[in-house]
Amino acid sequence: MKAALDAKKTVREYKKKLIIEAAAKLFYEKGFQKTTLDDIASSLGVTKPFVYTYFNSKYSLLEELFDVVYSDLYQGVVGLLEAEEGSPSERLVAFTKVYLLKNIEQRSFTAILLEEEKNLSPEKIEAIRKTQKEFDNKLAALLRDGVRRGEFEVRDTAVASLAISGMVRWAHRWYSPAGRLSPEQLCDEMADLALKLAGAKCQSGVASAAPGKGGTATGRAAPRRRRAAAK
Amino acid sequence: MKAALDAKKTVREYKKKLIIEAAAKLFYEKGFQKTTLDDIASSLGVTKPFVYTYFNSKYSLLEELFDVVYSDLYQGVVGLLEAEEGSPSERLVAFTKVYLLKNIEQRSFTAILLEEEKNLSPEKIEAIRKTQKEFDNKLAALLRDGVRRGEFEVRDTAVASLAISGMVRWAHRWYSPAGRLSPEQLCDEMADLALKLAGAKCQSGVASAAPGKGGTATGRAAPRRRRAAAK
DNA sequence: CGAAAAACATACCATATAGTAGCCATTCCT
DNA sequence: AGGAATGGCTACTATATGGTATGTTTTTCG
Repeated sequence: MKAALDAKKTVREYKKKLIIEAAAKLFYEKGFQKTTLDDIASSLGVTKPFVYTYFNSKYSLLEELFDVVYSDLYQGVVGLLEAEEGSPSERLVAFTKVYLLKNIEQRSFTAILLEEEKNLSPEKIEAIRKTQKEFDNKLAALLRDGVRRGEFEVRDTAVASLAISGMVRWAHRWYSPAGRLSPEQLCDEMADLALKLAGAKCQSGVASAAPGKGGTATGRAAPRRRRAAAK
Repeated sequence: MKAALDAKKTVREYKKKLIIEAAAKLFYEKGFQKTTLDDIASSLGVTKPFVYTYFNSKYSLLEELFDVVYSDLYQGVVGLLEAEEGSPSERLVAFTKVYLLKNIEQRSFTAILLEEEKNLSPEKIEAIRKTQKEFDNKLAALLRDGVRRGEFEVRDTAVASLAISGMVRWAHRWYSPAGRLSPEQLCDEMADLALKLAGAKCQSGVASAAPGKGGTATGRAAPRRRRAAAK
C-alpha cells in the first residue's frame, strides 16, 4: 500500500520532469511567452488539461523549471568553491571546468535562466539575484584565499570573480557541439584563462592534464584536435 | 521648400527615436512580449495609432531598436580593434574600456540585445550572429597580432577572445551605478584583466592612467574610491 | 466481474492585445 | 480668412491563448 503510493508518486514526479524538459526545449527555441501550453502539450503527444494536472499555471511551470535548473547548476559547483582541501589554483581550475561544462552541455537550460528571468515574479527575481550574489561572493572568497596564500595576484577580487563568471556564462552564446574543440578541451582552455585572470604564478601546468613540453604553450591553437575541426 | 521637407523629416526621425527609447525602457523592464503598444504609447503620453504612423508593427519596432543599438554598440569599438596605430596591448586596453563603458552605461539597451533576440525573425537572428562572429574574429585577430609581436601569450586566441567578450558583456547583469567603483575605475580594472587574460608581458602599467607606486598592486581593492562605497 | 476512481480528452469561455477604420483638430499655405 | 492636408485620437475588430467545466476511457481493487 505504501509502496504503491510511493510508486505513484514517483511516476508523477517523472511525468512532471518530462513536462519540464519539453517546456524547456520549447522555451529555449521560441521563448517563454511565445510558447503556448498547447505547444508544450502537443510536443508530448498530450493535451493542455494534462499539463494542468501537474502545474497550476504556465507561470508555476516556469518557476519550477528555474528551481530545477538552478539547483542542478549550483549542485556540486558550490562545493568546489567552498572545499577546504586543494590549493586555490586547483579549486579554481576544478570550478571553472565543471561550471563551464554544465553551462555548455545543458545550454538549453542555462540559457533560459538568463533569457526568461523577466517572466518571473519580482520576489522570485530578487531571490535568484540574492543567491547569485552569494555565489559570486564565494568565488571572490576563493580568489582572496589565493591572494592571501600568495598563489594569485588580483587587485580587485570582486571584479575578477565577476569576470570569470562572465566568461563562463557567456559560453552558451557561442558554443556549438560541432565546434573545433571538444567540451573537455574547451574547459581546459577556459580554466587556464581563469588562472591567468587570477594572476596565478604557475598557471599552465595545473589546468591541462597533459602539460605539453613544459611551461606555457604559445602561438595559435596547436593541432591537438580530438574531434573534427568544423567551420 | 526642400529645407522645410528636411526639417519635417528630422522631426519625424526625432519622434521615432523617442518612441524607440520609450520602448527600450519598457522592454528592458518588462520584456518585449509583456510590453503592449498601449504601454509604449501611454508612457509617451500618446496613443497607439500614433506609434503605428511610425512603425508598421510591433515587430518592426523591435527590429529597428536592434539596428540602432547594435550600430551604436559597435560604433567606434570596431575601429579600435582594426586600428593600425598603437601596440596590441594599448588597443586591447582601449577596446575593453570603451566596450565595457558602452555596455554598462547603456545597459538597458545592451541587455535587450541579449534577452529579446528570440523575438526577431530567423533571418535577422542569423544576420546578427554573423556580425557578432565577425566582431569576435576581429578581437581574435588583435590577440593573434599581439602574440605575433611577442606582447601576448595566448594558446587559443579564439577562446580567449570569446572569454574577453563574455566578461565584458556579462557586466550588465551585476553592474550598478550605486556600486563601489565608478564606471571608469571598473573599466580600468577590467582592461587590466583582459591584459592578464591575454598574457600580456607588462600588464598593469598600461591599463591604469595613474600607475600607483609602480608594478602590480596586490591584495584587495585599495582605498582609492572616487565615489561612495555603496553596499 | 463490476463499480469506483483516476487519467486524460473534448469543447468551451474570458480576456488581452495587435492592428485598423474613420473622425476631429490643428496647422500651414495661398 | 478659408480650405486642405497633416497629425493624432476614439472606438472597434479579430484572433490567440491561458484556463476550466464536463465528458470518456482506462485502470484498479474488492
